[in-house]
Amino acid sequence: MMSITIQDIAELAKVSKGTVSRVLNGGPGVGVETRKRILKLIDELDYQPNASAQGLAAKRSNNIGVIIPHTGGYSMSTTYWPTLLTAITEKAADQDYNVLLSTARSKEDVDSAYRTILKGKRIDGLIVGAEQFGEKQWADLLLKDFPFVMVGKSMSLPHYYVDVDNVGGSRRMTEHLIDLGHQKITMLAGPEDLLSVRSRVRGFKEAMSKAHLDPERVTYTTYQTEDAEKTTLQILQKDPPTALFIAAGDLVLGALEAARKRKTTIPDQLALVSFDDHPFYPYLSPSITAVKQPIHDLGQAAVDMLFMLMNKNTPEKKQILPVEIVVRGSSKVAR
Amino acid sequence: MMSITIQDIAELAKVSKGTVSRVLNGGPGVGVETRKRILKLIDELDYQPNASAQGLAAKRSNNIGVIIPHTGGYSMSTTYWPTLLTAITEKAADQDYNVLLSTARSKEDVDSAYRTILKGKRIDGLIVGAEQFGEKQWADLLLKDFPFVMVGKSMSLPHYYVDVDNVGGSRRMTEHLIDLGHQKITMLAGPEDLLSVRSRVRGFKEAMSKAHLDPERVTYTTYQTEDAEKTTLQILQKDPPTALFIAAGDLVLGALEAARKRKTTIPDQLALVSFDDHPFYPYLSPSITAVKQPIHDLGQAAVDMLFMLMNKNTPEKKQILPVEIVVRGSSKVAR
DNA sequence: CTGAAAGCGCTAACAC
DNA sequence: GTGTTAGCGCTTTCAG
Repeated sequence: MMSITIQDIAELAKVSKGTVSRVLNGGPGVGVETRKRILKLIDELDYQPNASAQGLAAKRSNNIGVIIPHTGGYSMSTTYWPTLLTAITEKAADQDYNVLLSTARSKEDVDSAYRTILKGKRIDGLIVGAEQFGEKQWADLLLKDFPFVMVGKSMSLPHYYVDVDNVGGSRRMTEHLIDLGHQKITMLAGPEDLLSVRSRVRGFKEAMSKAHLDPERVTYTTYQTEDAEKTTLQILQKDPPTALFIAAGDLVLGALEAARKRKTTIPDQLALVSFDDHPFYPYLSPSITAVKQPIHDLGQAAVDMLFMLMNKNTPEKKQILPVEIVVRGSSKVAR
Repeated sequence: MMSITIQDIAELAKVSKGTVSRVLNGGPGVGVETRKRILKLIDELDYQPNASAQGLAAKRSNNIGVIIPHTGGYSMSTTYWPTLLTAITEKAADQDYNVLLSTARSKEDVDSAYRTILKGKRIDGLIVGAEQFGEKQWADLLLKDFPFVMVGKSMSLPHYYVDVDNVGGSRRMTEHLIDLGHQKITMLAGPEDLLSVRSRVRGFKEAMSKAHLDPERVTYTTYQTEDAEKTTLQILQKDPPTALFIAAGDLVLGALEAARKRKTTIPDQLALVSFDDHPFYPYLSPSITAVKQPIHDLGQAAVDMLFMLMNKNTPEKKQILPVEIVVRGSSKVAR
């Protein structure tokens, strides 16, 4: 049951392991006839070099690591991470790289996740969500000059990153609501400590201020559906707006439930829009107006950037992708 | 910038590499004092053994592979694969295993995906969707006695697998519709060549026959949303049922769109139920009645089974998990 | 253009 | 209990 090795190929081709290794790595300095003969053998015997041996000798794994949050239901009401992961995996495959996945249930977990995977030299580069990352790991990576890119900007951890235009998208969506005639617009935002949240809040405030409307109508909540619901309920009770801008897809289900419980009709009594689109939005009643993020492109951009770093090239420090406003039934003219 | 190696630890602890290796692997035959000293050093220096070296010497990678379909939008209207992947990754992490992801855009792609990952000895075991698998790979794995488990039963490729109770779930959901008084019930099913589809059709037919209703009201379609829509449109035109049983989550969006275009009201003119639940179903209007699969448990079961195989134990040949009927607003009494 | 040989960092006998 | 040593399968100088 022994696997076939480079030695076997070498013997059959009547050359040395070194020569086989050269053709394996597409290196120069092999006669065209010899190369052809070896290639044929490799193909016939369906030979695949042992990754561990290659990794050990060449000091690379041909894997890139991805650390994403796997916190229960969190990721599931949103297609963000699955889509991103798909894009990353596909793009990596183009360069013969596989994706090594690491789960991170909690912030603390990131550290152990990240350690084995990285320090064990299982990966040659890393893509990590800015919000799943701690200062300790970041400093460590930087120190050892390990190639990594962050998905999403981090304020405290400056590094190469890809992101969508949170501020601009948020501003434009707010303007959309203002154009519709809304004056009392409230933003339901995620946790205030996240930069993505702050950026979206900023876009909101910019648009509101410019229109001479109250820019302080922002309420923060966690990404738990129950919290989102509770917070929305409070908003609707205390000082009901005519339009609600939900700053993240993770909050939509909670907000919808709150609206339902209050018997608030959308869009008549309340216009409702969301940051982050979802395949189901067109099918909800009413269909949901949303800021659509180019998630797939984002994943690809992250991989592109990572490979540049891995190849010691110098990519742009950041890449910001534009978003799109998709107007649907949930946003309509204010009463 | 050299990493620290087992040799460094050995020298500092004034022992040999062998001893360090023993404590690394939790092996016996190390003095309690010595072990403590080495452990302390490992911790202090934050040493992690080089995975490639370990893999090469011990002939294992500490990775398991997962091959899932990554065909564009397909997976995104369903939480099936993301949830499964999460469960797998978490459960694998418990055993210090990482997940190596392989993308498969098409059936042909599976082969290349599977080859590098597997023949390169990057993984010690494999979890693969039954429907993403070819006879060639299957035979190859079997031949070399490589541990793998399939998610979903395959008719042509008998092997260890985990699955949900497709037949039973489908039967019970059909009975639910019958109990509601429906007599003209149509099943919108996925591609007929998939065993999961056939099983769901079987459950449907069993229930229909038992109730002396027409069991042949089954229409097959592909998992493309447009096809699902077109097919549903035809169903609604030709011979409209009072209840539509959508046999897979991937078809729901298309069916809903068709109903909307025909101005068919749910559930009044048409009861609509689905196999496979989704976080959005409770929030659609009406909320969608569904067969809820224990996807997370399914992933865990797959990992459990795989580890048993990897450890040369003999698990049950299959593990079938029960499903749950979640009744919501889209299914109500027939007119 | 090709061969020979020295490792890469670890594990697993086998000694003592 | 602990040290020694022979590889694991590959890459990469260095010769020739």
